[in-house]
Amino acid sequence: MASKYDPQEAEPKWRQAWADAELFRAKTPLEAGGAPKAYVLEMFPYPSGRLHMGHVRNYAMGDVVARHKKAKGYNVLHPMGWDAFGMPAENAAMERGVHPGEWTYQNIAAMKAQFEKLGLSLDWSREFATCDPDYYGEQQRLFLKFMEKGLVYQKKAKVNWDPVDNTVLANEQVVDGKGWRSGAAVEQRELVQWFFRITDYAEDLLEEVQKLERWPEKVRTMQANWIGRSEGLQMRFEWASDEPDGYEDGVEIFTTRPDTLFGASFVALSPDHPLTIELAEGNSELQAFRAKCAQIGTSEADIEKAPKMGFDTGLKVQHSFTGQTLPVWIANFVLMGYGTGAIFACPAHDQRDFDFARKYDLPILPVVKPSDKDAAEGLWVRSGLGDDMDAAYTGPGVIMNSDFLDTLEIGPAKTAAIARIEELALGEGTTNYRLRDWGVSRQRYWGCPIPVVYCEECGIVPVPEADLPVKLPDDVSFQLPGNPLAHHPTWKHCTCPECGGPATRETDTLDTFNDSSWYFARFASVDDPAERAYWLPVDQYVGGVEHAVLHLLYARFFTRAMRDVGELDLPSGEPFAGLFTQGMVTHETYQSKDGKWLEPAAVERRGDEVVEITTGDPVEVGDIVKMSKSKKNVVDPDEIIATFGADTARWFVLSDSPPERDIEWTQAGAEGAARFVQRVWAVFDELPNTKPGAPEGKTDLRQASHKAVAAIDKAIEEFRFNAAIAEFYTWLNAIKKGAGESETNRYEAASMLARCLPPFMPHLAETCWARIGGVGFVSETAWPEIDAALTVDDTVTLPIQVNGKRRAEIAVSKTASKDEIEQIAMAAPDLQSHIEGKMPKKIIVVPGRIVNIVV
RNA sequence: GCCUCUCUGGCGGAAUUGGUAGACGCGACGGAUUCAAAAUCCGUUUCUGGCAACAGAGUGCCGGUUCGAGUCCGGCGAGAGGCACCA
Repeated sequence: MASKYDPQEAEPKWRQAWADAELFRAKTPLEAGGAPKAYVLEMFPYPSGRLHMGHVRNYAMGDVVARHKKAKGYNVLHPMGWDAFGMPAENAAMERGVHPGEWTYQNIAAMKAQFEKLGLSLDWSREFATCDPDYYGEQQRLFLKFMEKGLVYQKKAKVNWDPVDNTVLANEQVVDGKGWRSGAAVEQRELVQWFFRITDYAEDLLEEVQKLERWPEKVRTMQANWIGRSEGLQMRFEWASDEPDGYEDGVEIFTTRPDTLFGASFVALSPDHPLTIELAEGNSELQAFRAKCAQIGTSEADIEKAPKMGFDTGLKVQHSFTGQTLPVWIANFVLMGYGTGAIFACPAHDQRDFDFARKYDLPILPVVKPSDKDAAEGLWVRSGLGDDMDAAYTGPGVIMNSDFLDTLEIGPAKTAAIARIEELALGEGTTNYRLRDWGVSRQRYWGCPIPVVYCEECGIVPVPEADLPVKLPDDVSFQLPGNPLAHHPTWKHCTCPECGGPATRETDTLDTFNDSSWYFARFASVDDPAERAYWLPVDQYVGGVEHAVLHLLYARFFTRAMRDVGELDLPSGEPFAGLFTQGMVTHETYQSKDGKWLEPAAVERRGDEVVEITTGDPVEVGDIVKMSKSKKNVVDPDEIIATFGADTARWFVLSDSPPERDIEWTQAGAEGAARFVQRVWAVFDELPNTKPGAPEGKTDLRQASHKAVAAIDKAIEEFRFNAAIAEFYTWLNAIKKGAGESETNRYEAASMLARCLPPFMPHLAETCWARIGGVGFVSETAWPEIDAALTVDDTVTLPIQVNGKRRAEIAVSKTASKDEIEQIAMAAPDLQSHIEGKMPKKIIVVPGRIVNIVV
């Protein structure tokens, strides 16, 4: 009777042994000799205190890559740390009176203990938390470097205010008009804030993201859309009426449709345009209008439904080409933050302008005529005057009613219009970006203090490097609303580093996305630039797609900024050469009759029904969605590990679904994975504990093994872990089938299997390796060599099609010529009834693939 | 509205240069073992017809290219994600 493999006994033992041997410590370049480096990184976790299945999947994937690279001879860096600043710690402080630091470090300890149970090949020697003063002190130094270089500035700006977290949010952190963390409707407030000039890098960030071939197309597109480059014309309209003070030259507008200039019927300013503000002084009607716009603007979610609103200033400008006068309106749909905050409107070819023109009875002048084909398809109903139009026409066509632009297609017309405006010295072709500067000030305690002081004499003064880090005070109160740093009785008072007079500290802290924007460089080395240059960029980064435009954009900016202030030797500026975004772990949801969510552990399947265990009441099975506390559809990794072992948990989250897609956690699936563990062990359990001799022959088992190793290798390289796992199953089935083969061949198969398993089930792999007398740890044993000759078959089975339908099969030698194959095929007995003596018109022979007979 | 992606058995999914559709796993069914059950092992499992050999249909829908299409092209539909008054 075969013995049973006990993960609970084996797993802790191996983890201790790996730790004692410092198996996963990254080597220095010198120690590594000529070995190539591989920096494998998963997005570091926020220390919430509990590991969830999503973490398990994320880190299991990274570990596959790290362990595989190690087996392939790379010098691997696979570190781990903690993204430790953030609101939850402050919330805990408010709710339970525990200090955020204490709460955070306790969570880190608890989570680390859970992490260690997974058997990941992590180099813990490089561990840090972003709330370590060491770390954020260095971040403050970088901030000051950026400031020196002019990459940081302060301005009063309308910002997104989260009324629940009581802090400002960056544009990237506002999702559907709501705070990304709190879910509260975001308001607009005017505040003085620190900004990073991420827009300085807009062009480079856009251009380079397209070149990141080992990034998912989806993420590249999302970043490109976010940066939002658009080419157009910036020009000014000169006054046809009195010139307002400071605007003697006219009104600057931006447009991407200079081809429709002849269709202009008015110019519109943003309610927040400086000219609007100037005009509003002493104009109560306009003040009321601005207030009304601002009201709607308070909730971004409302903007979508907001009606078009306008205010006629009474001012007139002159059309640059026709000399006509156009009225200047203030329109609520014009945004101050994009372009110049002013537009010219062509209602016939822009829906917003169209809606506005209809509401305020402004002219609609069509200037783009669709081709006959487009017109026939109803894209354009009537030509002539726009009064007949039901909507703006934004499709392709030919310019009309436009003097020198007539008959040109839209593209050439744009070029011609820009050229003419440039000749007239009224403007020039420009490029605009949707991306805006990154507002980094947060009115929170648990973050990196911004290292500047305000002096009445000297103004804004950077904290000298010698005085860094500017540490957070420990004695803070969370009883008052708002920023605890601002409430602190003494902390903010200091002396000015320049004049020695009284000064106050900046009480805002940095957006926590700063912390995660360079942590990978810190992992590479605490302070040695050469070591950082050696490891960076990260070769394989793994994390959730939710960071597609947040973290992943900020980090790309940070590495560029660090490079440009001489802090990082990374010519490309790209921190992550390869990126993989993994799917979520989902689970069925359960609701009792009274609508309460039930935990998976509280229900069980009885026949076709799902019932509550305690009461036996039927339970409604709901959607399969991401595991979340609110729906209680969570499975605790600790419990799974206690039941099945870490290997089973890792195996299951990698099996079945492709890594980029969501995977549904099911009890049955986990049991299947656990079954596999025992079946693998059974193979090893009956083998000798020393190598019985050299394997021999080109047998089915040997072929299966050598093919499997090649297939698993390829699948891992291609990030198709589910396919790799399927190969393991197929291989194991072949091993069972090959039970009658010689012991030497069976030993070879098992030995190869043990060496392929560590990326997926490292503990089982070690146990199996030890069982058959393997030398050292299999975790640092090379990936098995394969004999290429064993991966090709001598004979192949070819399907034979008649008119594309499969009718027969023949076995032919691998080396058979086309003619030989054709002869054998034509003689196949199963085939005759389908040919019925007809002469084939054509016979297609693809050696090694297929034969198709056309009759 | 714009952009991107997805659509294959009861389920997750294979088939990655156009070449045997359904690998592998889950579930289900049948059998062995057992006093019985669990566990384990062995088999069957795309659908329709047929005792069977076999035949027909089949990768969201319609059409095209090709000796041959899940794969390529055109159109349509459904779902997911991202962006969204960005001129």
